[in-house]
Parts: sequence; C-alpha cells; structure tokens
Amino acid sequence: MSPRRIDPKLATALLEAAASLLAEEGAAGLTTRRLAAAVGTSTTAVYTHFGGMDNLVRAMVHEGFARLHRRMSTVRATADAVADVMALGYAYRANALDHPQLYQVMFGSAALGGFALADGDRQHGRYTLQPLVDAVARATEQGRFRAGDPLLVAQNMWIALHGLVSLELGGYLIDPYDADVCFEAQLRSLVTGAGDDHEAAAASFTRARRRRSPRA
Amino acid sequence: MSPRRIDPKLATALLEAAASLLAEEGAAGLTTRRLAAAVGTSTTAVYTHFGGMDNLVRAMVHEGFARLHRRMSTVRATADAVADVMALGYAYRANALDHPQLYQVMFGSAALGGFALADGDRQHGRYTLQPLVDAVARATEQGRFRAGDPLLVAQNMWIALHGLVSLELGGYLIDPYDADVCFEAQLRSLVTGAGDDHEAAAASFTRARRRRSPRA
DNA sequence: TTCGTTACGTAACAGTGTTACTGAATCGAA
DNA sequence: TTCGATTCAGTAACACTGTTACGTAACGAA
Repeated sequence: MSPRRIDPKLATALLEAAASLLAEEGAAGLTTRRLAAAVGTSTTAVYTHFGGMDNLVRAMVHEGFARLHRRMSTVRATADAVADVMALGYAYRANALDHPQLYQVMFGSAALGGFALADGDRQHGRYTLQPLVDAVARATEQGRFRAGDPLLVAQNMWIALHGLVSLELGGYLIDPYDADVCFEAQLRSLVTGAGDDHEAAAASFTRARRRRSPRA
Repeated sequence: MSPRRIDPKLATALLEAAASLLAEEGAAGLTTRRLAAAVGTSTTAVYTHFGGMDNLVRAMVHEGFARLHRRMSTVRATADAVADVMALGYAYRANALDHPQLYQVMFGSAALGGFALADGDRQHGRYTLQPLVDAVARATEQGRFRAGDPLLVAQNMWIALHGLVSLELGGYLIDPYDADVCFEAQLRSLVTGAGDDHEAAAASFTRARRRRSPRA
C-alpha cells in the first residue's frame, strides 16, 4: 500500500515565495492566502508541509540565521584581530540591510499574526556569534583587548550591533547623526571599551573599512 | 444648536484599558472588541475618540515616552558625571522592564495589526535623551570622556542600551551570560569606550549601582 | 418643548489563520 | 494491467480581526 508521495519542491517553493513576499511587502503582506496564490496552490498546502504559518516562519528564520552565519564566515582572519572584529560588524550590518524584513522577524521586531519564536529558536541563532567570539579571543591574545571572557565581550558587541541595526531599520536614526555615522562611531567605541588603545583602534578601523563588502 | 457633547472620560478610560490590556495580554490581546468590552462600550467609541486603533496606539506610545522621560529626569546630577550616565542607564532599563509590552510597541518590536509609527512619532521620543546628553556633556567637561559631541556619544549609548533591552525582552539573553550580567558589563564598557579610565569607571559603577531604584 | 446635532450601538464587509470534509492523484501489490 | 489503500490538496466554513454605513438615542440651545 503506497500512498501519494509528498512533493518536496512545493515546500521549498512555499519558502521562497514567503521570503520574497516578506521582502517585498513586509510582514503584513505575508498571509496564507496570498502565499498560496503566489505558489499557485491552496492554503492547505501550508499545513501539510509546515503544520501552520508559525512553522513556516520558523523555517524562514532558521534559513535567515544560516545566511547570517555564512556571511559572517566570509570574513577572513588577518593579523589585525581588532580589524577582524570590525569587519564582522560590517558583515553583520550588511546582512541585516540586505534582508531587513527577515532581520526584523528573526529578532522579534515584526510580529506575524500571533507568531512568536520558541526558546529553541532563540538559541538556534547562537552559533552565529562564533566567528565574532573567535576574533575577540585573538584580539585578547594579541593584547589588544583586556583579559576577559571572549564570549561575554562578543555578546556585548552583538547586543550593541543589534541595537544599531534595530533602530536603523525602525527609522529612528536620522540627522544629525544617521545610521552610518553612529555605526562607525560605535565600532571604534566598542573596541576601545574592550580595552584597545584609541589610536590603534583608529588604525584598525581604516583597515576594516577598506575590507567591507559592497552592498548586494 | 448644541450637539451631544463628547465624554472626555471615555477617551482616558479607553487609554487606560488599552494600556492594561497590552500589559497583561500582550500586543495580540489588544483588539478593538476586547477593548470596547473592557470599557463597557462599543467599538465605535474608538473611532469617535481616536479615529482608529492606530491613533489610540500612537497616544499610548506618546504616553510611554513621557513616562520614560519622567523616569530619566528623576536621576539627579552628582559630582560624578560618569556615575550619572550609568544611573541613567539603570533608569532606562528599569522603565523598560516595568512596561515591557509598551516598550516593544514604542520601538517597533511588536506590531499591532498593520500599525506603524509615523516619522513624527519617532522623533517625538528624541527629547527623552536630553538628560543623558547633559550627563555626557558634564563627563566630558570633567575630563572623564574624550572630547567629542555629547549628542553622538549619548545616542550611541542609547543604541547599545536599546539593543540590550530589546534582546532581553525578546528572551535572547540567557545563561551563561544573562541580561543582568551583560547589562552591567555593558555599562562599564560604554563609558570606557567613551574615554573613561578603566579603574575610574569601576569606581563610578559601584557608585551608580548603589543609586539604582528598586523595581516597581 | 422642540429640534438640530452628534455620540454610540448594531450589524455588516473584507480580510486573517485554521480546519472538516471531500475528491483526486499516486504508487505498490496482486 | 488492474485495483485499492493512502495521503495531498481544494472547497467551504468557523471564529476572529479592523473598519464602517446606518439608525437611534441623548443632549443642549432656542
């Protein structure tokens, strides 16, 4: 007795359509009916493949974390660990600006109906920090940062970065100090706060600035 | 010709009911019908008094900023301006933790239907930063902070604080470094990044910690 | 008292996520 | 090749949302 097999292509088609719907029309535009219409199927498909809109969004969020991790991993370690830390900051912000709507869903800044991430989902994104933790550890070994737990230092940098990106996407950072100005000031301030020398930080900053990847 | 007068008490009753509904059940629990039922009126009242759910939420947000400003203003200036900066950080976070749902609405971390703040609303909260700007300016005058624009420095501190509160309310900060640990580490890191000496910052930190107001 | 004016209740509309129910498509077994 | 069990997906409904047209009832000035 062999039942009708599930079509895996439909699941990925739903995910892709949901991603583009979210990117183009925002969280409010992502509804089951519009999603089904975009794929050319019925709303029921969402339930057979994902068990509800929540899980579909959850899958999108996981994909978003994977992409963030990939982007952070493209930052190569150099002799200047502090510049690496800053380059990771550039990568983090660039990824968020490339996928603003997805970022806001990933970090709860946009509610999709009554959607809420489970505890497991929040911890899922934790591995994303690893490249930053490594860079902080090397900066500490090189004597640029004060002795301390690299995980705590990296987490605090992530917190500050998230604050900037979150407020930037929300439209809160405007003249006289827009998001660009605040971000670059923040990078220097963060490494100085971690123990780096002010002039050394400035030198690493220009080095990191040269490495930043162009916007997609 | 004198028409039926509007009842101003109904508007405030709606606002109060909306605030408690938001606080107790979150953004998803704040609907026109439940709000009307809580006040003992009909959904139409929301439209005659506010012109829609959006404006009612907007009024709540403005009230939230006013309360934040009041809370920040309770921090008195002392001889230790850096401790004042840190005390303002404590006040900011305490206010957010006292009204978590409102904070998430104020900064776009929770969408109420298709509700979105207008540009004017985002700038409305700007005056809230003034106490922090003043404290930063005094810390700069006292030679604790590097020379620079106090507004930019204060704004970057606000950005970092918002990042922490936002992630804390989202449930992202857990073991091994929970929100308390991150927050206090961040306070010290922020003032160090602004130019303060590491040991002086530690001394100001213990002073500010003693001043923090108890949770409501 | 009368009458114009306006707030508010009722009920509807278009939308949402979700789910019985039903039909159709599929693949393995006979 | 035929058959039939099994599961996907489409239809239509449910309960819910914000919003609004309509009618009623209350109010205050004349």
